Amino acid sequence: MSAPGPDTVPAVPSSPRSARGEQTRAAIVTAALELFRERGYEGTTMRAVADAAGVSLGNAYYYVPSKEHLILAFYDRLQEEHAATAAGILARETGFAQRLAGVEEAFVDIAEPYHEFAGAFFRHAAEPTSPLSPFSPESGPARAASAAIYREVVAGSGIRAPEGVLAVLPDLLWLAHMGTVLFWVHDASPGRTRTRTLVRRAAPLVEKLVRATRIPGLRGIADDVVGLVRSLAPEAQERPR
Amino acid sequence: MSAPGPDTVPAVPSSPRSARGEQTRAAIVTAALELFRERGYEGTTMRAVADAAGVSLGNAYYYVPSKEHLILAFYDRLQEEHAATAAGILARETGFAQRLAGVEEAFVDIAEPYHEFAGAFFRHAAEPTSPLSPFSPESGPARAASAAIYREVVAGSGIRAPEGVLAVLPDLLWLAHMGTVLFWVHDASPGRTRTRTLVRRAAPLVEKLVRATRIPGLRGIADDVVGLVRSLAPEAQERPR
DNA sequence: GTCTATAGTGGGATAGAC
DNA sequence: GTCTATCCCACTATAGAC
Repeated sequence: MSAPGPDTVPAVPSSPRSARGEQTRAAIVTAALELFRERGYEGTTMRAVADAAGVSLGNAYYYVPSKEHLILAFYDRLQEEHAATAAGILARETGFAQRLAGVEEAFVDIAEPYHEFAGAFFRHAAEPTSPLSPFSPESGPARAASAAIYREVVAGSGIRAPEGVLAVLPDLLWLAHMGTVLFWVHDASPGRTRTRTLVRRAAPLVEKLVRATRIPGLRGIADDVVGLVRSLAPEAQERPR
Repeated sequence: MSAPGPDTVPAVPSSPRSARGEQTRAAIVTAALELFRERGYEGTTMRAVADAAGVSLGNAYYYVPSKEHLILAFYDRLQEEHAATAAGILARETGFAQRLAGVEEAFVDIAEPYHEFAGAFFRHAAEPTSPLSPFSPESGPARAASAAIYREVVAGSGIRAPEGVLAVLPDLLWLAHMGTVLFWVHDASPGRTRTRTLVRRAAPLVEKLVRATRIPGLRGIADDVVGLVRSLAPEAQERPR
């Protein structure tokens, strides 16, 4: 059914204008993720993606600005799934350490099928100018959704600490999550057991450390850390480049 | 991505056999670094590198396995310069915080001319399978040299803390340095003032925190952290002690 | 072992016709 | 929106000069 009506004319692609366009775009992204899993990122050509999606190469590029942007699509889907699973865990668990460890383990579970491919993903994410950087504007929505998980980890645990610490903690946990992901990417152990060890053992440590910020001798250091974090994130996300 | 054929050893290594070869290789690397600084990584073609070095394209590939490997050369040179500058600082300063801040600021100074290009550098370094990853075998020498700096930061400061903490601290500082580099890469502030703020303010905090590991209430947490770090670094370091 | 010249392949990205 | 044709460049291959 071709409907050549006088529709809106797209001047800028990548956000589909019509239902049909949305369908084509979805086909491309789905085909890409499947091929990535099968043959890796570098081993997947845009020609193969286009073929698998049943469109021409040029048409694929009408919907996807670059091969890299397909990684962003992967990131979005992963993030969605993580948020959904985390919600279930956070509804069950009440202890801070259990909530944190649960959320991190959920990530390891979800991401496992993509572990091999994720190396390439990370490679592109690390470049500051790339839209795939977790700090880029394009990643804004995914980043916000991810940060929300850690805000909820803190809020629902009822953990007690100085106000400033509690205010900054979610962002620090999100950062730590980025560190976990980095560790995970480099983790070649079967079943990612090393990463699992890390998150299971680190979570209680984090809880202890957070609680310890109420000790007078440590309170001062904690306040300094809070001050430093705040001075460095004055709205850090607005980086023009 | 390497050729899929039989793993015939290429009769042509990237380590030159003669003084003349070494000279040619140096010319290629130098030309590449200059072009990277001028036009960025993506904007520099291998043809341009070969031209600027006064060799043929084929000859450039005789000495450099891939364009990516030129980044490794950059990393090596940066590392060398950092070690040299750090040595001067460590000969002067005695306080832990001063030594740490000095070494990190030296890095910011040295790396500044390459800041723009360093984004691309980092992009390749982040991939675990890449020889450019700071955790790869190929990066071994540079990594060891870098870690040695932080061992000296600790050793020369005479800072006191539980034995286990002192044993693990250099590696943690090296890791923190990686974090600093990541922050620096993303730092778009003029003169990298934000990174400078970070290292200047974080160094005294680290010192305080290390000293605090002697407080009974914190000692237990510190020991747990040390145990965790050790359990996660099984073989990774072949450092004799 | 070092280097040139040249010709080719594959794949990311684009132009412009329809 | 979709196509075909084409460009560009990393990289390879080869044959031979010094």
